[in-house]
Amino acid sequence: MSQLSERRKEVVASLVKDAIYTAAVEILTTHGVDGLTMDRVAETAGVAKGSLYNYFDSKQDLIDFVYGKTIEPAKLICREVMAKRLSAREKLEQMLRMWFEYFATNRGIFQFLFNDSHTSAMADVHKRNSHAEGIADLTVIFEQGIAEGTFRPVDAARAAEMFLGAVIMSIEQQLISDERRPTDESVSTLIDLFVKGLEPRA
Amino acid sequence: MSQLSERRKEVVASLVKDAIYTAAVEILTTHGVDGLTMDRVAETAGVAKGSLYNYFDSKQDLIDFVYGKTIEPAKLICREVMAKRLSAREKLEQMLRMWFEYFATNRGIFQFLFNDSHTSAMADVHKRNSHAEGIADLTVIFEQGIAEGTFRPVDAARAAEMFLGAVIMSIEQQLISDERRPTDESVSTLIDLFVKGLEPRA
Amino acid sequence: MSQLSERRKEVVASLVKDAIYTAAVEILTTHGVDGLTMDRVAETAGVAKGSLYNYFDSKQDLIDFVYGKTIEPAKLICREVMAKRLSAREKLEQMLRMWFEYFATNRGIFQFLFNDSHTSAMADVHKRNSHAEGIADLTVIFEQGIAEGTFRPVDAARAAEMFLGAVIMSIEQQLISDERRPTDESVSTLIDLFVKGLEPRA
Amino acid sequence: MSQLSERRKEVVASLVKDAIYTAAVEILTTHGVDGLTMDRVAETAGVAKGSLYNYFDSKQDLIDFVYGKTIEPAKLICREVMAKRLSAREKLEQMLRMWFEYFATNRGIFQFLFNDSHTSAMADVHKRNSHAEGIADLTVIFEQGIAEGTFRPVDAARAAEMFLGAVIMSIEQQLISDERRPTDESVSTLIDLFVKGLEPRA
DNA sequence: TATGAATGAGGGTTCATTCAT
DNA sequence: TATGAATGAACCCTCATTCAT
Repeated sequence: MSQLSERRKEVVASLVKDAIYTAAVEILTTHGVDGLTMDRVAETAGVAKGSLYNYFDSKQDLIDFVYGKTIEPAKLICREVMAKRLSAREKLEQMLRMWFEYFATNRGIFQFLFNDSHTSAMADVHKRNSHAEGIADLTVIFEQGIAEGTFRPVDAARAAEMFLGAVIMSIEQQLISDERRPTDESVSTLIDLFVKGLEPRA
Repeated sequence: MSQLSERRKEVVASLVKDAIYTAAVEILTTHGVDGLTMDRVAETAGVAKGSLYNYFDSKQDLIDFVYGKTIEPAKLICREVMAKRLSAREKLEQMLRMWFEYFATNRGIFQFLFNDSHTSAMADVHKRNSHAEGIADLTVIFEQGIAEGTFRPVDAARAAEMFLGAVIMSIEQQLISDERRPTDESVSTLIDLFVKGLEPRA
Repeated sequence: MSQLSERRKEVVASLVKDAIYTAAVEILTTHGVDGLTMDRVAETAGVAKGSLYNYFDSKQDLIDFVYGKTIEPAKLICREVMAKRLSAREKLEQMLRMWFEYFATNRGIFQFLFNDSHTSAMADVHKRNSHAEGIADLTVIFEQGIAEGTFRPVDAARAAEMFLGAVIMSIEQQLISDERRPTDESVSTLIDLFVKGLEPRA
Repeated sequence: MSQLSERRKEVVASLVKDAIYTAAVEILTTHGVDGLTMDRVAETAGVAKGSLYNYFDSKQDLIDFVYGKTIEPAKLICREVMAKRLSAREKLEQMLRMWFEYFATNRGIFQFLFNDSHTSAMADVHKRNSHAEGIADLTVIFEQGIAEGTFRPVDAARAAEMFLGAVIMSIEQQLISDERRPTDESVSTLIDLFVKGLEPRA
């Protein structure tokens, strides 16, 4: 019984946390970050306000959870792609594709996630990680590309910065304009520009 | 008398608004967005809290004013650069230089300004304009470049998006890391990457 | 105008603080310390809850104020008595009389004031002072008495402790039993016991 | 079976209550009265929060239990001393010795016990009893002394009050100052003062 | 117009108590 | 009986806005 009910409890707790997560995301999407009050989360999740504190130590803790849970799958895929035996160019493409797809499905919460001011208000664990990790990964990819001879010997870190900035802005603009560009197009446009540059080739 | 005192009033009002602006910027820099309370603005500006409402309809209105006033000079320069008779490449360079320099001197308030969550909390007048205008200007430049034959016939709007994203991320990373890269370097690195691309030329 | 309205404001503020004080005392009397909520204070004082914070930084600050304001007159009289050119015996009598009279008129709030657990929750300024100061004063009086030869050479500090304890318990018992003994009787009984002792004289 | 399991139940219940008591005392000692939450009691006692309500009707009930159980042994000794065939003087001495020793070993919880504001928050059963009973016992002793001719014919009840007040204050001051005076000294000082009085004998 | 005290809705958090399991 | 998650009222405090002076 002990073991079974133990497991059971975990599942229930997980379900509640999921409900809270869903509620938080919905609120974030509809009311923005400032609209995310514990009252509203509780109401939306269909639990009492006090119950939130059975699952999270504080509002910050809840936010961290939401942040983590949202970004977790993306991180996972990132790590997978990075681990694959692929050319720099291919990795770049896969990363890009993953990002565009991932955030296409998380439109509502994206702004919250990639917004540094809130990220920076988060627990140190997550702080600034979304950008920093992306840059780090891209830097590695660019370095690989340079080593392979596929890329020019540019400053990989700077290039990574810029690349990520380009990606994020591209996503943001889609969100703002309520456009929905095909992933393939977004990816190929970006890669094309960064790889070939603006200047016409001889 | 009427006319004179009218003029006089305007000047006084303008002075007060300036003081409020300065106060707001100081608070934004030192206390962050969440520290920007009307109380603090009033105290820092040396006016009574109630007086703020003689100059602004609401806190939002005040924020809009601060936003506008901060970004105004940048916009002006933008327009000047755009109006000049220069090659696309030169315009790109000048815009870039201007941005880097401008935001280097406004480090403190930058996060506030370019942070979408706050931007989106702003009145519709300014909402999304900072990015949109930048993209619009860059699009024009890129179109010019394409027309001139300096640039490949890429999708100018997309390229503009990406370029701006790269710029902003570059600036953000400097802010986050408390680095202070020379403007020249930032500009040339960016231009080099975008113009030449990653791929080695034959 | 400035000076006048300045003065005026102070008066008004003082009046409000008085009203808050009165409200707090009433609540302390009727609901006890745990019943002293900011909500109740505001309601009882006839002001908005938020207004309390225009006069006090925190609940603790308010409590300190109430404490100080209540005990202030007693302290004053204490200091006066101590400064007088009187015999130890006379000082003892006057102090005692003052205490009994003073606390007879502050029945409701007395428990709150002389209750160490709340005193100890107070700002350091007041912490433990009610007892400590009483003991200190009595110690001086006893020392004076010993020097004068009126009192035996007992340990003045211990005697002071015990004397104050006797006084407080005497007052407490009156409060608890809702009795109202004549001050004169209380004073003379106490003095008689402490001065003559229990043992019959030869 | 019925009778046996009945007995068994009682024993178990008693053990649990003991654990709860121990937990409460520990919390009172380490976290103070305000730190005594049902959560903490449950955790410290190693039972579920809900289980507390199988043994106590309410938090107040639990507090009453703790209060009673703590003071019980002292009461017992009191009754024993009172029942002995001793002179008033000897009884006084033994009572005093007992008190000082008893509370020396219960330093941590003493403040809670003898603090009227909490005492007054307790159920009527115990309310005011700690002082009242002490006074009652002392009154009897003093009356005995007066009857024996050892003591002057003072108002026994008032003298008892004062005596107890002196004792309690003496203990309190030791607690506050973290001093640890020898019991013998405390006892003899107190008795000496009360018996002989302040006035020098001829 | 300038002032700043008054306002009160709303914020995050705690905790004694209940109740389904 | 034992459990501990659920509850929700109550707590202290903040702050944009109003309004009498």
